Amino acid sequence: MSGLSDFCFDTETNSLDPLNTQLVSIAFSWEKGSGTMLWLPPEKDRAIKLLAHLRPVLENEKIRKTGQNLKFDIQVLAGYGISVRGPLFDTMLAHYLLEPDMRHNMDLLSSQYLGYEPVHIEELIGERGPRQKTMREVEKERVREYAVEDTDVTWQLMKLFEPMLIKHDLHTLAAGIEMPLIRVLAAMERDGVLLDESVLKKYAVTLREGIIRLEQEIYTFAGHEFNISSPKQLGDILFVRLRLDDNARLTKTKQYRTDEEVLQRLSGRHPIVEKVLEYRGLKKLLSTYVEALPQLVNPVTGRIHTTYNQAVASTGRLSSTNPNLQNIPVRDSEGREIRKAFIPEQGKIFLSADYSQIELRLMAHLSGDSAMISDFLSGQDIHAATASKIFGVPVADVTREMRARAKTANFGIIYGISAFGLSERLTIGRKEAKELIDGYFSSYPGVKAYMDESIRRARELGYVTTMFGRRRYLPDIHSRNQVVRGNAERNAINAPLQGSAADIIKIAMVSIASRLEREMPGAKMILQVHDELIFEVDEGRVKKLEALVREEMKGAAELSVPLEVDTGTGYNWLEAH
DNA sequence: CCCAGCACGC
DNA sequence: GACGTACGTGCTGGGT
Repeated sequence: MSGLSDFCFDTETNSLDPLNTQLVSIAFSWEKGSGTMLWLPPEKDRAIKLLAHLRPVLENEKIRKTGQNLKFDIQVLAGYGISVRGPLFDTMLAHYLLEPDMRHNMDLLSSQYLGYEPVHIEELIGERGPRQKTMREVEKERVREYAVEDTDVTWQLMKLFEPMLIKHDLHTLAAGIEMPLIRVLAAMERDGVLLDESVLKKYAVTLREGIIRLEQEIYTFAGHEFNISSPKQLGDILFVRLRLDDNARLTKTKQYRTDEEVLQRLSGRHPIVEKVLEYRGLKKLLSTYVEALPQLVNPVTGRIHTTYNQAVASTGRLSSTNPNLQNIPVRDSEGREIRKAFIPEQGKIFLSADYSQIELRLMAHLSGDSAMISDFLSGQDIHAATASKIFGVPVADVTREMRARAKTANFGIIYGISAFGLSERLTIGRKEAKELIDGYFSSYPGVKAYMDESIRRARELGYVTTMFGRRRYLPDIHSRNQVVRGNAERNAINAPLQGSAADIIKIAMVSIASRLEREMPGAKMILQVHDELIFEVDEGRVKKLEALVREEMKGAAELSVPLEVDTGTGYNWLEAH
């Protein structure tokens, strides 16, 4: 393999959890139709010795590595002391850039692009369930056949996708952002974050007490016991037995709607409603976070290791699963308690850094609206500035209410809201909402023009793009169904904003990771929450880290408005945020 | 096992 | 008259 500049590899393992798995084999291909496999013994020390022969290749900075979902293979090899270096080409991510709304698993790509059906993993290890075997238990020659075929297919997909990326102007985004990010995410996932289980244990007791108390109160109001967590049963209690609203709205399955919005409106009519809202909140905290998080602590590392999915969100954002660390509560005080359980290890501290108003700043930049650009340049509170314009009063005279409405309008604009949507959100009349929107567009005429232009381009090209060329196809933009079309039009407005923000933070993550490696190897980037990054660092070095992070986040893109970054430090996630 | 309803984040 | 703000993940209930 010496002299190679480019090859494809794939690991076979005993488990899909890369942090706690055993390597069974590693296969290679660098020529269509052929490949080879190294079979590894179950004893880890022996496997490591064998793998050492491959180190000069796998760790070679000059040799590009191709694979399907390389983050997994990189993590597995990290567990065997191999640090995969050099450029990467991930066929899953390549296809994600080419067709963000489609699925990207290898079997599908193979049949779709190569017209070839590879051997299915179930043919080796059996169907999912208690009788499923591990790769280790499969005969070596059968594994070889399967593994080599996979690398061959992946190699061929790379040969196909790379020119396609170039043709669609996606190659810079791929080679400059998405591919380098793989290694960054692999390290973040492997590092994980420490959870103070005692915080959650104590909180669980409080929550359970509250839930039991509320259950009794609700049963008393209802006249009998029922399952409060069943929207069907709850709907019957509220709207049949208690008849709180004879014009209650129904879901598409003809059940009574009992979501928060409905309940809020009903809350003055009967004391049961408030109790149900409170019950729902506590139940959510208990089941989704307080009880679930401790079960996801890795017994070996003692930390929580989320998985970032780099190929699911059609706008270019990351998502997080097992657990989802991107939806940890922050808004109300009960929920915020959960954040206290995320802590740095002894002697370290968290640094949190988040982009301030990045999507609205991108709206200012992409639209070129001079009023919005000046509002950002002046450094004043953007929502107050918007309120001052749409309500025609000096900034000093903007009331809390006016600012709140302007803030809702600003968010609505990013999402392509309608007058109807805004009126619902602000609980004001349609006419008033329309006036508000008209006022908004006459204050920021460039924003209106930009929104129209985004829709026009989507119609003309069939897709919209971010600042860095990421595409989102919007075939529904031509639909005769106005609901479907309206959805596509909102996507035409939102996708370039949300997607450019995703591009920018990814650029920042790649550059921060590379600087940390050289300049502050002790500091770790551990979490990403769309516009926010969390770091764990020695207490004494947090100031230096803050400066580095600010510099790289602000410098990730050159906009016609400044990219502001807010930072905080603390001994748990709540304190740092 | 899958879908609906709901709720958490940005 | 109907229409209802983008992107996600996960839990529970309820039907199969």
